[in-house]
Amino acid sequence: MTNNASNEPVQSLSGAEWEVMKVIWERGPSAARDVYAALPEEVNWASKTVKTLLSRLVAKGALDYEQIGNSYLYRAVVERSQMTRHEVRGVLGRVMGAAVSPVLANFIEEAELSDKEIGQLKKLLDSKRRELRAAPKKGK
Amino acid sequence: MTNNASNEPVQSLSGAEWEVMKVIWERGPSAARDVYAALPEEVNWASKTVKTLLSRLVAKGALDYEQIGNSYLYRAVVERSQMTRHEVRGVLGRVMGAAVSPVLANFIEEAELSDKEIGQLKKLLDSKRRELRAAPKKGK
DNA sequence: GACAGAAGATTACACGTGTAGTCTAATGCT
DNA sequence: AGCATTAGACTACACGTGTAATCTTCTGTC
Repeated sequence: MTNNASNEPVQSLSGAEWEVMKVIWERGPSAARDVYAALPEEVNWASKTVKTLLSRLVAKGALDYEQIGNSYLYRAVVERSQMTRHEVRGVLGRVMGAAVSPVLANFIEEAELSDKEIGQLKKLLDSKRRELRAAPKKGK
Repeated sequence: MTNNASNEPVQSLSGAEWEVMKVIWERGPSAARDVYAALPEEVNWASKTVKTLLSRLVAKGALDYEQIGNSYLYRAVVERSQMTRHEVRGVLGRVMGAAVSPVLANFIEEAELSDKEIGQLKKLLDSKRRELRAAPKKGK
């Protein structure tokens, strides 16, 4: 049987919660001990800390679990892309008021992009531009 | 005389603090009452709340002030671009582990960009690409 | 000169978060 | 059978943050 304390969809993840979620998104459904083991070494938490985070994530509705033997198998309820998007919206919301593109520029500068990724992003920008042309709103 | 509680440079701003900083970045040095008045209407804080935030920002080293008559003129110590960059690094740090470019893609999708901005960003990507060619690290 | 009002300083208080420790029940090993 | 281990539940506790209210001092007004 599956379980999920609140059925509200998750709104946002804290930094530590992100670490845990990343493990589960990458490994798929995992037991607490495995999450603990799979965390990057820089993250140097006690296993209890991981348990706490897992519980909080269940409470938030970001994870649910299934009892397997004497332990839980935690599974992501929310998608990574969804949360990433939320995170992005968060920064845009905070920082915005000024133009958005300086922020994007910052992002691009910070990022370590491969040639291929650069190509993809350029394509994305082009499609944005096509959208614009199709439904122009305020051409500057 | 100028004043700034800690001389450590600021590390990060909370959401509410961002609101206040944006006002000061946009208006230039301002008194508390003017910050209060200049906040967007959606931000519906008591003036006391604004004072609290101003004090916290001074304590953080994001603002300093000069006494003018019976009140303070608050002035930004940190630059907006600096803080934006920090914010960007924050998201990248949290979200990363997976590739960076999906995050960027998210950003681009969320953003409302003008034709001109799109052009600038494409140029930025191109210059990124040139950097790559000049000092290749791991061409995929 | 007395009092209202404004400035900043200090205090408040609940909630999220980082970071565990303790309590209790089940399980496995010897 | 008994004890060490392990799992999850519950508790803890300090710090940042959102969101003010109260206290103290100064100043302008009648």
